[in-house]
Amino acid sequence: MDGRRQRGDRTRRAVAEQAAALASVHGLSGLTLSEVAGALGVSKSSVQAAYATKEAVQLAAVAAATDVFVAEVVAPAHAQPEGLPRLSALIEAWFDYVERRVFPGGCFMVATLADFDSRPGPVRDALAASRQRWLDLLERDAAIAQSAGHLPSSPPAAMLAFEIDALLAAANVSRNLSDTTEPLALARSLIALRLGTTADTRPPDMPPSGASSPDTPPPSAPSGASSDDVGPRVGRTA
Amino acid sequence: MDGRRQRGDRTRRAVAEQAAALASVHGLSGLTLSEVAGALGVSKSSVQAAYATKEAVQLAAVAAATDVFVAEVVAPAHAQPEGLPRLSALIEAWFDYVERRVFPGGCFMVATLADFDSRPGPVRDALAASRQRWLDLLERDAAIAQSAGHLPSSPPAAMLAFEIDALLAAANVSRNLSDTTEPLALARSLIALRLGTTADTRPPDMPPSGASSPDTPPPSAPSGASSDDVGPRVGRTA
DNA sequence: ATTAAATACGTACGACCGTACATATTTTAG
DNA sequence: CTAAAATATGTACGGTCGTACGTATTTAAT
Repeated sequence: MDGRRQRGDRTRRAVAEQAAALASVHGLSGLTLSEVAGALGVSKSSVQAAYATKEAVQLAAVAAATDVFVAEVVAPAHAQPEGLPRLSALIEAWFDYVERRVFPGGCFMVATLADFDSRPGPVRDALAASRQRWLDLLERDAAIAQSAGHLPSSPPAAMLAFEIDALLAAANVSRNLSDTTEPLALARSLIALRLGTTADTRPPDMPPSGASSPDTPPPSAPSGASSDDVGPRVGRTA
Repeated sequence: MDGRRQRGDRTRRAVAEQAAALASVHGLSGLTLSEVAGALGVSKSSVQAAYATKEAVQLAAVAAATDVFVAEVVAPAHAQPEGLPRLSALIEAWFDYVERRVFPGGCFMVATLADFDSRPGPVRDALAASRQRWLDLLERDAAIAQSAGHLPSSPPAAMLAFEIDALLAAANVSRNLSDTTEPLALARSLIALRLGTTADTRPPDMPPSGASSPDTPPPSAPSGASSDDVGPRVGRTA
């Protein structure tokens, strides 16, 4: 019962992963069957042979991206014990996953959620479910860390998870806009501040005053406002 | 020297505002000239008579959305004195602007940035510039508040601005996903916590309870100015 | 008044989209 | 071995996209 089905499954997986990679750049609705086929070096008909409709490809992309995310972020962090260590590991793994450009467009969820959040349907539901699982993951370890006394209980775990996710998403967007890893370092600092992982609250472009925080690599340049010559002057006030 | 040019400008403005409204839902790249024309009740050719190319429409939409944002969020907050009062007013005006659905898809920037952040070109540059102006605005008042002693200097103003913007953006996405205003209240609480505007960290089902904070008056000033015809009725699911 | 310019619309064209269908080729099932 | 099923590709079709062009009609300038 293998051989043919196995080959088919391999093709389907390749299609889904390629679709996820492309969607991280252009969004899930900007996805194109020809694009996926071209990137894989196969014909458009082959993609349609694997998945009947475009929506099926989108759903498969969401599933594949979730798998990648679990493998690259969630699983590594599970080497750490529950609570604050695992929470910190999750966050660090996320930064690593974005910095390594596991998806060419950065974080798959960030790129696709804003695209589909106002478009009802199965794809949005799948995205929302995947995002919720991620938030639950953060919240769980935050709650454990709180009841272990490793984190102040002042912002409830759910709020903490929301905030961490917000900072990660914003860092992803800023990084894509500026093509610099500086926003990632900025978000890292803010999260560390929130978690009390570091005592130092200086901006990431200044050398740490004391002898603390060994894990903040120098982020090259101090963001000299690279965007001062905006070509087409749509000029408006302020 | 008016009459014809005036009529043309009115048409162009209408096209740009409608395009901005639609883009807040489907994104700027998902925009369609036929869609804009249909929503305005004119022919597709009329839209092209107003703007030569689609990219011009996108740029006009960014400019129009920026104008709306300035009128609905920035201008009202300027009734408050610089520093913490104005910063709080900016944030409150933003929540109000999203809650009132000035744009049918919520915040225009959030919907369009994730869509275009990996797509080089004039549109991305315009979006990035507009976003940077917003961040600068937040940072400026945060810095003033800090040097006035109204805010702790612990996270530098730039980081504070980044965090506030991140929470707002995440709130917008969550709101669109869940179609509930609860995420907005959540982000409100987190920001209030960060700013020290409130002393309690309870879940956000209540507005600031007591009479303890006298410096956050409702910034929903009329702002007079022009039309609010920016975008009722967008209907239509693709 | 005549000429020039801009608006508003219709029509048309090429390109690409998603999908349906026909078809070899291979693999499983009976 | 034969029949059924699935993969991989080619081809074709309707639809929509962005754009180009033609053309009345209105306004501005001479």
